Amino acid sequence: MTMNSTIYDIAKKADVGIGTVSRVLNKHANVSKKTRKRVLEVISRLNYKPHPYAIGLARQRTNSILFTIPFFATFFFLEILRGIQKRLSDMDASIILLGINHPDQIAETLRNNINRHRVDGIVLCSMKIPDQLAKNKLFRKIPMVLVDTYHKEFDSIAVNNVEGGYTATKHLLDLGHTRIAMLNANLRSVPAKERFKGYQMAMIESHKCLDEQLIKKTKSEYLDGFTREIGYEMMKELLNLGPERPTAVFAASDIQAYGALAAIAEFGLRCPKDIALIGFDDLELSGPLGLTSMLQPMSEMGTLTIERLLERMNNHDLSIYHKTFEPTLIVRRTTLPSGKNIIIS
Amino acid sequence: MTMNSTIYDIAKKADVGIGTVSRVLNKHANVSKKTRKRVLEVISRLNYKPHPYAIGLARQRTNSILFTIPFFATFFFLEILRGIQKRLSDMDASIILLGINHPDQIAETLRNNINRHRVDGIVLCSMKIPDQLAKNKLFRKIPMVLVDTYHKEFDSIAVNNVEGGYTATKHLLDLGHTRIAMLNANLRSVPAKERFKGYQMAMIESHKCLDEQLIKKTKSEYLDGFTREIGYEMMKELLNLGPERPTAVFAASDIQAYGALAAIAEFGLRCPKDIALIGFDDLELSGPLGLTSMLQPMSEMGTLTIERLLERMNNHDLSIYHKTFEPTLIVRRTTLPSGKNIIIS
DNA sequence: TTAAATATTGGAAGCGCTTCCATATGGAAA
DNA sequence: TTTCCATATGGAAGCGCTTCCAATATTTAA
Repeated sequence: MTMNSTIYDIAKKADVGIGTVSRVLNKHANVSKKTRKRVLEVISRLNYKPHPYAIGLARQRTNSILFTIPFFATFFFLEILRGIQKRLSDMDASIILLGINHPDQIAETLRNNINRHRVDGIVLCSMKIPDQLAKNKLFRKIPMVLVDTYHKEFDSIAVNNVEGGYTATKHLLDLGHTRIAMLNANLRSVPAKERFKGYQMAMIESHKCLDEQLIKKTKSEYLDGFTREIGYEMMKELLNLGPERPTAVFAASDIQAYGALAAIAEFGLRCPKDIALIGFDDLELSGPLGLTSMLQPMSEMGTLTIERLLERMNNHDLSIYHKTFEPTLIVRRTTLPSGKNIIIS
Repeated sequence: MTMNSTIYDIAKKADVGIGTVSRVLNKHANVSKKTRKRVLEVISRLNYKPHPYAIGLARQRTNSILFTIPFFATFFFLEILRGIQKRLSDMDASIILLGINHPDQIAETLRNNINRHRVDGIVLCSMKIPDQLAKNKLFRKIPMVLVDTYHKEFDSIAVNNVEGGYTATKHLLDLGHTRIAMLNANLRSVPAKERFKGYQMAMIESHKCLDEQLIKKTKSEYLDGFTREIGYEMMKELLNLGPERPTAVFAASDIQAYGALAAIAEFGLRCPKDIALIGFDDLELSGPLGLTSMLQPMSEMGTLTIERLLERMNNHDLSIYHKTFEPTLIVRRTTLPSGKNIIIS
């Protein structure tokens, strides 16, 4: 068997027409038991598999989805991806991965990939959709689910970042802190902005003043500032405030909190005795590091994402769907004096 | 513009034949300047993009590669992936991601994806190729590069795990340790086996006995045992040996070393005073954690992988290529009493 | 000016499928 | 036996491209 066989080969060997073979392949009714059996046998003998591109051309759909992530890939995307892959593997569909290196490329890259029906659906992670693109007719026609980002005209699945920011800050307030800093990322990032909003809400609600000195943000474009280095630098600045320094810090992400931990250690300080710290994401290493954090149910989000995308692929006219998950506060050593770890709703 | 335009639309509007349009698209010679200009203008006006599946069918190639990873995805794969994506984005090729959840699925999954020319090439990460599959004619015909694994009949790119294991163990020996444990993963994993071999070599070379008590391995299938939990459990067992316990431990991966660190802390011991620890991989958090480790040049490996794959796609008859990178010892707190971090080649 | 050589161009065939229409086949009913 | 349906089947057309051959236009040489 050197050359791959086609539907014609199968038809010939099974002594039927190509239409019949196609019907067998697609499990259509109206094929007699006897014929079906004969055809299936030939198919299996020749180890025949239909050519996906030919199917795609003929049927005008591709059976693959585009998974779009910013290319500073993190565990977060992998979790989402895992949920998608699990579901898709049942149906012989494939995932085309598209990494975007710079926000400015979003529009062009998406447009190139969509314009010609290379994919049936799109999952777009953590990136803001350019307004101009959102208005594009072709673009709006293709089923899409946004993850970890929001646009009112597209399905979206995200964590309630405002609530998460609020809960995190409230946790620190409840512990009696008043000088609470926010160590944020680049505010052009949606999650960064929202988490900040939650911080503000909690502070204002408790009649604490918002001290500009204690509100750190970055202009960094790389990863939108969600990096350990940025966390490290910002924390150093906070600690250098001397007597004015915060007694507690809410970091917009665990990865930044890791950097902050390094800075704290460098200043010879301890958590939570000298300074309390809470992160956001609950990455795998936050447990072993004892970092208090806000947990996002990533796996569930991944599953829901693909379910929703499949639904929309089946029915273009569904009304727009927005789902928000509530993050969970996981209390660990960096805010809990006792040293015990407790999960609080 | 509601419907997507085809090459026929372009031909009609530009008042030329479809052949000419195709020639313009593919930058063939023999199209007059004037015609080319006219066609290009129409193409740009209609925002026309050719249909990749039609091209695939007609040309008998797909312009996409399959990137296959075990689905306990780690930073390692992301780095490799990044290298590949960077290079591929220049050429409008796409990456189809295939996650494999269980070793037994490798053969079937690959076969399904290859059998019909859905992809032009394959990158296969960290998984052993089943012998039976390796003999498959169709399979052998498709360009493939193995990463972090080896098979003599296919191109491969990996780190010298034996050397790495040797260097790591030697480092501990040089520090004066004699009771050195190896905290390994599942030995069916190639890297695990090789790193163990390096350990043995170093120990034997130094005339140290290989104490079975100090050689830990797992039967765990999940991630082949490369998990924090496994590291934690094994380290506890080692520490429970009491006076017989090792004074130094070489963990087969950083992730296991993280678990080991937790166990060490739980026993109230300190690194490197009470016990020295070295990992393998040099994950992002090993720096902040102060874990001594063996660095793999992942980014470089990713770049080389795709370069090699492209070469092979252009020329099927290249002789088989195996490239081995040497891991670099990064000394940090867990083995260095002074607390300073030094990079030793 | 004309013939020969070269540069352009058009479009049929074919890639491997699905779909649909026309045709065939086999009973059941009359 | 003949008539009618429901069921089964074959295969042409078409999906959007590339490729190749034949046909035409343009140059160049004579």
